[in-house]
Amino acid sequence: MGRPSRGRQRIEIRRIEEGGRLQVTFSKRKSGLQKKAAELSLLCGSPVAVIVFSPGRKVFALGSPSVDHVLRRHAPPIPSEGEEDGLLPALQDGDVMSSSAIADRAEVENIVRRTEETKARSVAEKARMDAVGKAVRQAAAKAGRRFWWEADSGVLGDAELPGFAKALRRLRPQGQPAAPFGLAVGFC
Amino acid sequence: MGRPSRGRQRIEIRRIEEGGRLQVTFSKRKSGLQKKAAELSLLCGSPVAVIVFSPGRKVFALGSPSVDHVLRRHAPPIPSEGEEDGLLPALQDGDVMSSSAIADRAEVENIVRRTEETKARSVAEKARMDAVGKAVRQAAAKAGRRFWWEADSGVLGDAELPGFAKALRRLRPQGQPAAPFGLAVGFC
DNA sequence: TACTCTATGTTTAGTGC
DNA sequence: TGCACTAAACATAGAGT
Repeated sequence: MGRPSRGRQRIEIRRIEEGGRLQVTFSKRKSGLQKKAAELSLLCGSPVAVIVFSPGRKVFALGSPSVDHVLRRHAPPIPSEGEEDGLLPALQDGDVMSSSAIADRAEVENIVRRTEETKARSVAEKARMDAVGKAVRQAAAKAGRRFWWEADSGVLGDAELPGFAKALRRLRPQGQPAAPFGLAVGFC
Repeated sequence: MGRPSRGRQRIEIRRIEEGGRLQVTFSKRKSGLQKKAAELSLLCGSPVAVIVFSPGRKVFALGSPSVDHVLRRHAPPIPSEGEEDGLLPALQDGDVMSSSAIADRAEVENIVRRTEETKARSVAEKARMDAVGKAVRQAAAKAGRRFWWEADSGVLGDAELPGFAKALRRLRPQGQPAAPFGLAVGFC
C-alpha cells in the first residue's frame, strides 16, 4: 500500500467536466474565496462583495452593505430589466463604454465615509464573529441549524427571497428539476 | 547576518492600521482574490462577480458576463426593481464576517447561542442580498458583453488593469479563448 | 504602487464517510 | 452538499528595489 494520500495534486485551471469533482471543487473553492474576501475586507476595511453561482444553480453572495449602497448610488438604473433596455446601448465591437455610471469623486468619498462610520459601530459584532471558523460551523451544525447568513431560500420561503433570487427562480423553465435556489449571505 | 528572509509571518486577521502595510496587503490580497475568483469561474463554469473598494477609494470589480447574461436574459422584468431603497432597513450591526480563526470554546458556544437571535435578521439580510445582486447587475451591465480588457482600456487606461490581467494571462494557456470575465471598473 | 526574493503559513486535490 | 485527512501546491508577510 502506498502513502495514505498523494497530497494535493496540480490541476489545470480549466473547466472540470466530471460532475463529482466539479461539485467538490466548487464547494471548496467557494469557501476559500469567501474566506479570502472576508479577510481582505477585515484587514483593509474594504467593502467587498462577492457573488457566485454554483453549478447547482444556487446563488451565493457575501458582501458589505456599503457595496450595494455605493454602487446603487453611482451606477445608472439597471437597464436590463426590460423597461429601460434602450438605455443600455448594445455594445458593438469598437464601442467605448461610458463611465458616466460612476459619479464624481466627492460623492463617492462621502458615501464611503459614511460607510466607515457604520462599520465602526459594528466592531464588537465583527469581533464576535471574527473568531468563528470551522469550530463554530460544527457547533452550529450540531445545534441543527445553519448560520443565519447561510439560510437557504427554500427555508425562508419566497416572500423573503430577495428580488433577484426570485427572478432567477421565476426564469427557470418549468420543466427543470426543483433544484432549490439557495442563498447565502454573509460577512462585512 | 540572519537569514535572507524570515518568510511569511502569521498575522491576525484584523484591521491593519499602518498605512504602508495596509496598502501593500490590500494590493496583494486583492490580486489573490481576483485570481481565486477567476479560477473558480473557469474551473466550475460559475458566473462570479467580485467588487472591492480599496483603501485608496478605488473600486475594483470583476465578473463573469454570465452574471449579466443569467440575470438579464433569463430574469423577466422585475416589477419593483430599483425603487425599494427606502424600504431596506439600514442594518448596521449585521456587519458580520467569519474567518478561520480558531475560537475558544466559550466564544464558540456564545456564538452558537446567538445564532438563534441573529436568525431573525435573515430577512433583512436577504433584502441586502437583493441590493448586492442589483449592484452586480449594474456592474455587469456596465461591462456589457465584452471582455474587460477589450472594453475598459479606453475608460480606465492600461494602468488600471494590472493584477487581474496578468493573473488571467497566466491562467490561460495561450490559444484558449479569452477568459469569461467581463468587468473591471475603477476611478479616482 | 508594483515587482522580487525567501521562508513559511495556508489552501486544496484526491479520497472516504 | 459537509467534514476529515495528508501531502504537495500555492499564496503571501516582510524587506528591499
